[in-house]
Amino acid sequence: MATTDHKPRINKIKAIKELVEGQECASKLQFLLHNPSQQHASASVGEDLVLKILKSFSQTLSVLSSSDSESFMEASANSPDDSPSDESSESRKRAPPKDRRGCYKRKRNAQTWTVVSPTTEDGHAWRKYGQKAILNSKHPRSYFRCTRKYDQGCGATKQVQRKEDDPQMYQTTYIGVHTCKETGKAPPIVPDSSSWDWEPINPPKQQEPEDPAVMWKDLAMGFGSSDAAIKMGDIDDEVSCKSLEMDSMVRSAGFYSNFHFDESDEFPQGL
DNA sequence: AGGATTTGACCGAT
DNA sequence: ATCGGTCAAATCCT
Repeated sequence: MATTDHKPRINKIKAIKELVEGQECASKLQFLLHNPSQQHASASVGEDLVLKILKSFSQTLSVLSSSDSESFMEASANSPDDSPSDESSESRKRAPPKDRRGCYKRKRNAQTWTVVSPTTEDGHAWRKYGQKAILNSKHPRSYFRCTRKYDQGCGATKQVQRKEDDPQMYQTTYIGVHTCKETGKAPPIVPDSSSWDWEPINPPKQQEPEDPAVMWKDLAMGFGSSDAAIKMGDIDDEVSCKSLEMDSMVRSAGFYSNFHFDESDEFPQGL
């Protein structure tokens, strides 16, 4: 279980690399937006940049949290997989319950971080597996897992809920890191420019999205600005994270993030 | 037909 | 007992 000493350093380098890439993409995007004449010709380029930026966030978070996530990955790798008593149901009523005691575990110590954004899109492929009404919340919470959970044992999940005070915004809590590889099938769910939309889980049909250019610009500026802020801790307890509180917000057109990690991993202070 | 979503039940934590 | 997270059958969608 002991992790090597140099691993945090390697992760730090990787994280910085990811952030630099994201920053470069943001700069390109900004340039694109400052040159409207090129903008129409390169709409897909802009989308691509946005995707890259989002992925940069995701990858960075994965890298930063990977060094103390082995146990989590192991836990998620051996899925419950109860033996399927495959009987075609004879009625619409729920079949007699199987004994599901101990059939799943909660990821109490998984890394979590929260992102608030007008879109739930993040470049990963997710599969919805549940929705719950939450006490004192007007909006239900939706539960997603990585589509490669069984494919590659990826244990990443996320929870999406509309913001109470701003229903246009979605608060997405990511739990666990992606251990899957994105290569090959099931590409990210970002559509081409003709069908780009910023819509949520249950999108109202044909709602006109905001001008993507404005949002890209905001995103680019938010990413590029040095006061981008990340807050880390653990969602499960009130233990404030000892490692780091980069308590600035990526605040641009409502984009901001609130990242939660637990204190078990050393976080580079110099980022 | 096969994959994705919906939704009520089950289960662990508090 | 209650709440929130997950499971899995039923249903929907492509």
